[in-house]
Amino acid sequence: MKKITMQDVALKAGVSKSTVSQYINNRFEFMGASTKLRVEAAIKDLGYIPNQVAKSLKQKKTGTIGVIVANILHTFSTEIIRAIEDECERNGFHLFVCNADDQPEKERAYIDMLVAKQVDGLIIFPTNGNYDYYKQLKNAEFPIVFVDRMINEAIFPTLLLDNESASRIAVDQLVKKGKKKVGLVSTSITQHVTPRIERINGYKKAMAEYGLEIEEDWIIAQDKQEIGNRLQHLWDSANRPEAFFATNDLALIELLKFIKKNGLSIPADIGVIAIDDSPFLAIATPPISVIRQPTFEIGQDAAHTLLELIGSKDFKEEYEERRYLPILVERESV
Amino acid sequence: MKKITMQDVALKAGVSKSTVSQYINNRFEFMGASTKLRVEAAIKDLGYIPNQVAKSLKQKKTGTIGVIVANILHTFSTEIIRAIEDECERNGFHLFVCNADDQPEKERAYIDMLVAKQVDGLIIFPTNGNYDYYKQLKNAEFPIVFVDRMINEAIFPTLLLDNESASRIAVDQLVKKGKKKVGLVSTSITQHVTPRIERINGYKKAMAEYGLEIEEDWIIAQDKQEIGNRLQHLWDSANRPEAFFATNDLALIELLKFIKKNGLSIPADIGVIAIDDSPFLAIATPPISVIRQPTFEIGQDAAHTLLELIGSKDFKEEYEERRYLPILVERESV
DNA sequence: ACCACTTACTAAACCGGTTTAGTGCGAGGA
DNA sequence: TCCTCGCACTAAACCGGTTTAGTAAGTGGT
Repeated sequence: MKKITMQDVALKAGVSKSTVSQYINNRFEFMGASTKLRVEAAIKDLGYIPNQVAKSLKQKKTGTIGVIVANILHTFSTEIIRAIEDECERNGFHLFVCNADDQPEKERAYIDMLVAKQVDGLIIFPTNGNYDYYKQLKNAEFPIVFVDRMINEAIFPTLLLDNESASRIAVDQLVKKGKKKVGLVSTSITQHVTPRIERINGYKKAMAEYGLEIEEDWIIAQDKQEIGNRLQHLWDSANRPEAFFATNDLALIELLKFIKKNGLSIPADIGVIAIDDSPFLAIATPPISVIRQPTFEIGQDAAHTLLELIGSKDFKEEYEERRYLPILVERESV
Repeated sequence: MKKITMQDVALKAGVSKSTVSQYINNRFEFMGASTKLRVEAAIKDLGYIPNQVAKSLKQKKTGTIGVIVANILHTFSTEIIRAIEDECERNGFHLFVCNADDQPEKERAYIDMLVAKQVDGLIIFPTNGNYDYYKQLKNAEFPIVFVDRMINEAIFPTLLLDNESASRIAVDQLVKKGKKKVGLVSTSITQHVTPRIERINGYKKAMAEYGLEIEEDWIIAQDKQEIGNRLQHLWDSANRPEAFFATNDLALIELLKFIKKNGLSIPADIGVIAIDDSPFLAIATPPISVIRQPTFEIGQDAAHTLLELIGSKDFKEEYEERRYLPILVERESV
């Protein structure tokens, strides 16, 4: 693996590497017509590909951004990533994608790694636990955009779902179909993850507005291994819900497993609605109603916002928190 | 965003940057105990993070590899990526993941980009159309591993499923349950993609061995938008299959949509078996039997093989083609 | 007192580009 | 004829690290 360098091209074309560099950067006004042709030929002959690492070092930019998702297992994450990728591609940027696996230490290690690799900016689904570190990056004027979750201060632009509206829509749907005893299934809230907290709050508010009782037992917010047991326990008790609102796709899968195991029929025995869609939900039996997040829009906006931040010189003290409206997809499960 | 450099640390600690460099690389034998402490303090005080780009330039290695998947929409692709990621993480490597979208030109552009970014090696799901370019990279001794698909010469290590065995298992299952009229649903084969071709051949061989007739009409290998129409057309004709073998997840989704639309019941009206699993298939109604690929193993081996290739100096003329055994997951759809 | 040897450290070249200041030359103007 | 200017091009510094060769000071042996 002996690599061709600009010097090799220069030698072959009989010019200096400065001229080759100008050629590579399409600044043809710095050379004569015949020189241009000779350089062109030399590059093609040698199969020269410029070394981006050298270029990045000198120019102090890599054309690369880092994305750290809290948990890659959510379809929400993968869809956002895809949208970010598209927007970056359009602007000649490339991506390092990292999965923090909901662990703040992992997140921190990835931030360090990405900063060391000189990414031009970061899109982070923040875990709760690196506030000081974010603050430090803020001071260094490092461009960052937060997605899906908020931290206590809006030190960077933050894009996320209007979670309370999503919950309201879910409760509306269920109530409209006569389900007054509504339970909720969520993954664990021990880490105070924004969307889960807000969705639970939204659910409580909506229930209260309908004058419906909220049984604390009906709110299951556990690690996914535990959800099945809790559901079973609740189901076996005297006071069961008639419907469940699953606040994300992982919670929904656990809910569906439980329903399958108990041979229940949707929506007759139990109504179901969830946040986050998947191609399989449309062809499930019955098709599951969901509340979609505008993932494409969020991802694209996140990338766009970050690229703007990278391009601008003035850093603000505070940034806006942008909320996105959820989209109801009515199918046959409520 | 004013970055701290090694020079800043050196100044603050009152040493030369050579010494700081030695410290960063844990070569403490090159400095006295007190110096070590001063450097340590300076690094912490300044929050210094070494610039990997500069390091990469000098050392001619980036600790980064590129992965180009043919089509990211297959769960197979995402699972392989996850396994590659794990193995790389364990070895301190990072990943650029690119989606060629089944287009050779896109693939080529990504290869160029990744080579320019000085990745240490590539894992490619090759599209058919860049043979000459692969050959060129081979001559330059650039480390590459192919996954999922073969090209006509084994110029790089190639890891893929034993596709004919997978088809045999599928036919076995269907026949065992009395389904003798077996159709096949695949995505398009106009690009001669290895797994699709081999799975169709395997299906034909297996059917022949059972002495079962193969109707060319029963083999649907089309772009996914077309699959539904073809299925409907076939179903409306006089001579329908009693079961379908879907050769990948995208084909399966189209098949299930068709089944849903026609209100057919699985397996009574129509038996179904597919290659590639997904969490939803286990909770589908009825649960769908599948043939899993050992994605974790393939991905891990691919990464391991590549890292070995990167570490070694001697390049072989030819490399082995490694085949992986498919795994049957019996559920209730046949 | 002198030499050899270790210890602790530094200077400077190097990686492969980019970029700025500058040079040699021929043409045009006074 | 001399001066100025623009054209075509180059030399060299620079980006931020790594690495090698080298040096100054101190130690121990004879």
